[in-house]
Formats: sequence, C-alpha cells, structure tokens
Amino acid sequence: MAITSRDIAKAAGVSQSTVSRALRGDTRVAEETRLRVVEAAERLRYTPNLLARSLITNRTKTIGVVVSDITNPFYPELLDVLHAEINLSGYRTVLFNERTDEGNTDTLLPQLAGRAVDGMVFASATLGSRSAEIFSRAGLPVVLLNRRVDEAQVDLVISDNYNGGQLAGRFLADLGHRRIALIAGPANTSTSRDREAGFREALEARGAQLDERLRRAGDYSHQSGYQWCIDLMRLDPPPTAIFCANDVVAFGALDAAKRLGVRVPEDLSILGFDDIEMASWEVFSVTTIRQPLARMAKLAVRMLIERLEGQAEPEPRAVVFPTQLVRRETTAPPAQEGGTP
Amino acid sequence: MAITSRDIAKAAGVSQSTVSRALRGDTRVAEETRLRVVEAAERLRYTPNLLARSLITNRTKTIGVVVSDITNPFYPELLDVLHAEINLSGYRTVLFNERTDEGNTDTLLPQLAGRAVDGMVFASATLGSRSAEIFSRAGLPVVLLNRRVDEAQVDLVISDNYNGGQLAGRFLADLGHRRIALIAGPANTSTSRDREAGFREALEARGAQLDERLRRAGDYSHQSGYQWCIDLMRLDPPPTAIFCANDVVAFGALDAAKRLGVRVPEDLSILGFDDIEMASWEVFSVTTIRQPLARMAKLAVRMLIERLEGQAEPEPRAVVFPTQLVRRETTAPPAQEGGTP
DNA sequence: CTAGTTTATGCATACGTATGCACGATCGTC
DNA sequence: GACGATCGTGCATACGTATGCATAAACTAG
Repeated sequence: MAITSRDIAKAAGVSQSTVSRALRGDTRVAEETRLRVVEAAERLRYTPNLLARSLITNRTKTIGVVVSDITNPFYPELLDVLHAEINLSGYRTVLFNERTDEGNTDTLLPQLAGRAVDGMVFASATLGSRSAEIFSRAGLPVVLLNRRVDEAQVDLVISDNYNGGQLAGRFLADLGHRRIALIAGPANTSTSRDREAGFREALEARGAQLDERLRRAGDYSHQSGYQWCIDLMRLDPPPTAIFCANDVVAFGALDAAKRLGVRVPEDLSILGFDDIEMASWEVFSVTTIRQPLARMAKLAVRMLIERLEGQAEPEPRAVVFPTQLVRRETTAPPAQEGGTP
Repeated sequence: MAITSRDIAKAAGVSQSTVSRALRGDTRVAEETRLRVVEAAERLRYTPNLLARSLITNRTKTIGVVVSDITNPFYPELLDVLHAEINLSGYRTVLFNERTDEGNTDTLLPQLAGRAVDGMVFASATLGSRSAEIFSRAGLPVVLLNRRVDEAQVDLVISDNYNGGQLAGRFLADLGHRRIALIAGPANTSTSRDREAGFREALEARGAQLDERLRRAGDYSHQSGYQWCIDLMRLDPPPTAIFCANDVVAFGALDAAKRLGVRVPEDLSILGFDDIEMASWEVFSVTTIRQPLARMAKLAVRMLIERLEGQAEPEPRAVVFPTQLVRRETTAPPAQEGGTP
C-alpha cells in the first residue's frame, strides 16, 4: 500500500541501503545516483516512515509539553512560543493537558517511557509531583519551565518569583495601602509559594504585615479571582488592594469589582502577575509583575534541545529571569478613609 | 539499556511472543503464566515500545490537531475539549499550530505521511487550502471542524454560520439600528464568508442594506477588532452598531470603545460570534451568537475515531449544528439622533 | 603494469513488537 | 486405552529504516 524505500530502490535501480543513504545526504553516495534516487522518490511521492526510523535511531524528533489547563490564557501564550521554537528545531510537539493536581502521572508515564517523545517540557509542575524526577531518572531529558520542584535534578527556567512578590508588596505598601488582600494560587505550586513569600516579606518590612483574614487561595483561575474578590469585598472593612497571584486571577477580581460596582482603582487596587498579553487590553489594563515569558519559553526549548543533541554538560542548569513591575490603571493610592467633607 | 519484552520473557521463563500475548490480554495464554508475566513486567518496570508496536500494527494511537493561532482564545477552548476527548479514546494529541494562511502545508505533509498520526482534526482550514484533501487522499482520515473547504470530500462538523449571521443581522436591525458596521474575518475562511452572507441577507430583508463603507475585514484577532473599531468610529456619522465576526474581535472593539470613551451599548452596540467562555466575563458580557463548541469538538473526535476503528461508512458525513443568539449587555437600541431636549 | 588506496554500492542485520503457524501437552469421549 | 479436539506455548517472520562490513570498481602511485 504505502511506498517504502524498497520501492524507490527498485525504481532507481539501486539497493534499499543506497536509497536510505542518498536521501539522508550521505556523502559517500555518487552524485549521479543520488539524483536518480531523489527523482524516483519525488516521482513516487515517497515519505519515509518515521516510526521505522525512530525505532533504529532511538529518537522520535518529538517533544512533549505538559500544561495543566490549556483553557487558562497563560498557557496558550507559553505554548505558542514553545511550539514555534520546537518546530524551528525540527521537532514536533505532543501536547499533554494534564491536571497534575489530580496526580494522574500514571497516564503520562507509559506514553513517555514508550519512547514516544525525546524530551519533556513541564510548564506546570507541582511541588509534590515526582513526574519530572521519574522521567529524568528514566533517562528522558526534562526541563521545568515556570515552576520549580524541590527534589528534582533537572534543568530549570523560571523567573524570580520571590522578588516579583516583593515588588508587588513594596508597590502596594508604598502607595499607602494597609488593608491588602492576597489571592494566592495552589499551595503546591512554587510560583504561588514564592510570590507569597516575597510579598509577605515586603509588607512586613514596611510594617504592613499581611492580615491572615485577608488571604485566600485559589487555583489560578478566573473563577477563583472572581469568587474570592466578592468574598473579600464583603468584609467590613474591605481591603483597599488585592494582590492576585496571577493575571487571570486579577481579571476575575476585576470582573467581580465591576459586578459589585466597586470602582477600580479608586475604591480598590488590583495587582496581577505574569503580564500576559491580555493584561494590556484596555478593559483590563492591569498593573502587574512581568515575567519575560517568551524568552523563558525559548530558552527552555533550547536547553532541552541541547541536552537532546548531547552537547550539554550533565549537571542540571537553573536559569532565573528577573521580574519587573508594569504600571497600568488598576492601582492607585487608597481612598481617604473619611472621604472629603 | 531499556527493558524490552525479551527481558520480561527471560525473567518469566517464557518466550517473547507469550509476553506480548499475555500483556495484550490474549485469551489463549494460561492465567497462571499471564500472572507470572505481568508480575515480571511490573517488577522490571517494563513499558512497551510504542514505536515498534506501531510499526507492526500500522497505528500510532495519535491524532493531529491543527489550529491556526493558539494565542487566539477561541482555540484553547476547542483544544481543551478535543484533547480530553482524544485522551478518553486512548489516543494522544499532536499539536500543529500552523498559520495556514501562509501556505506552509509542506511543513505538515511529511510528518503525517510519515505515519506519525492516525488521523487529523483541522480546526482552522482555509478555503483555498488543499491540505485536508491531500491528507484524505493519502488515506489519512480527516475531519474538518468549524470550517468548510469547498472541494474536500471529508467529514465535516460545523455550525450554521449563515443562519448565525442572519440572527445577528435580524437582531441588530430589529433593535432599530440602521448604520450597522461589519468587521469580518479573513476572506478565505468559510466561517467569515457564511456569517457575512447571512448577515447581509437579514439586513436586506429589513431594508437596511449593509453600507460598504462600514465594512472592514480583519484576521479574527483582538488587534483587528481594536484597530477597525477605532477606524469606524472616526467616520461621520459613525455606526451605531458593529457586528464582529468573532468574539475576540468583539473584545477588541470593546477595548477600542473604552479607549475612545464611547459608551457601550448606549452609543454603540457590539455583537460577537462564538460565545466562547470569556464572552460571559463581566467586563465583556458581550451579546453574541453561540456555537455549541464543546459538542462540536466532541463529535469531531468521535467521527474521526469511528473512521479510524473502521466502523464508519466510507461516504463523508457533514453535521451542522444550530446557532443561537445570546443576549448580554453590549447591545441596545440606538440612541435618539437628536438626543433628549 | 601492479599494488595499494579510495570510492560507491550491496548484503546482512538490528531495532522491539505482533502474529500466523506448528507443535506438544492435556483433556474428554467412546 | 486410543484418538480427536482443545489448549498453551514457542518458532519464525514481518514491519521499514539505518548502518557496519564486505566487495567491486575506479583510481593513484611507483
């Protein structure tokens, strides 16, 4: 049915091995026969069977990318860059959209150990998860993007989330806010943990320690921002600012504020994290802490490829990018308590 | 290095064939030896090499999904459902994020013909594109989701975009609008073409023929909605309503309106298409034409799988889902021309 | 002109699994 | 107790490609 290299061999009057060599550009094959083979291959529309090739070479030219919720706008943005960079390197992208929090590592494992991919990019590792370690130990190159995992001895590309949290805390405190709320991400993510730690440190350094009653934890979703913002604004007195662990959460909070008729930033300041594309949309225009996502994603792929092609030293590398405050329109000094006369 | 079925065979004291049969659940293998094999496999952490398996069975258990711009929120939503359904069926998802408009079908072709996937879901075919046809002709099952391609004899899952356009036109005209603008999608997409055709028909039927000076065409992006909305509102007189070929375009238009200080819906009505998740976010709350995207995506995968498993009749099927108007807060009757005294 | 070298090609095999076929063992039946 | 049926297992091979090794042909050098 399908056309194999043997068919080409027959058509070109050479052996199968010569076909293989000719098409792969082996210098030892004569120019004349190479042309004959290429011609025959094109005429018969031959395309090599990648499976058979991979079986021999033990390389699939495929990279797996794990995200936890592709519906969250944060990931498509990452995925876009990842995919482009992976393609550019001559690899394909296999997508795994796994709720890592549900602990279904088992679903992934067989697929990978089945040598279906050459390497993995984890864009959403959770702290408890041992998947990265398992894969790595199975000899599969792995790079962690955006999140850390404590034990794993793997390549790492993240931004300085602790410092990002500090920037956030400093900024809000310096604006004059004192009743500052926090909507954190999942406890088992390094991003949320580090951002919160930095945030707390900065607040404390300014004598504005985080009131535990103003702390909420969600799952980095729009829904969690929406729901917790409503919840927080019901307090008496309500917070004058909310630090959201995520831009998407900030969008949810903004939505809630609009729903409640709370004016942003006059009555409530909202601060996000990531600076995804949408954060700059006019309706949001959210002040946020920027991570250089595109550069991070690119580097992650490059590091993985390097390791795949065997040019990388064995020791795992960790690259940390700086974060940066981006001022937009969702933050302002708090309103005067008493109001104007 | 890696553990093969031969290692298991040795460990369990049977032949390689028996291992294969035992693990695949062949009934002809004795229960006792089956257990012995399974035990050995687990003990040695054996995972079958999928490449070798695929080479024999000629099935990779992998489905390719093509989207044109994963950054566009429309696609992640589709992708989420597609991926889930594909996983559920025991398949993997290979992602292709190709700007089909750039005609780089050539990048795709070798990968597929290389039997790297069992079938393809095209979520963003363009009218001119012959890729679907090519793949289909190469014996690779293909299903078109969301968009049509004229010539191709392949399975098709779309919604009634023509009728959706009619709903839009009818709704705006019946609200009393007469200066109605259109921001269309790319001319080479069936969705945009059909929506526009239905829209025009409905307007004409109400004596409110589309003014060509109020027509713009973009690329379904936020950016295009933003830019064209600003452009349209500079006209004198400006339109009182804009039908956007897409929710994302509508978001862009809303953004522009906010930027310009134009009140929505008081000064300007905005109507979208798709009803993606974000459309219901409070900041947008955009009136739109709903397509049952989740159901469409699920069906597309099911149809493909059916064809893969060979239970489907050879004739291509086309399923068309109905659309539906969803009223939210971005549409209202036009303001009185003269204003109130 | 011969021996040694280079060059171009083919032969054979391997990758790891699935499976048709054959064969030995076990069972039931009369 | 012998014979056919059934069952369980192993042998051999195939999938399509890549590659080490051998070899034939062409060439170089003395």
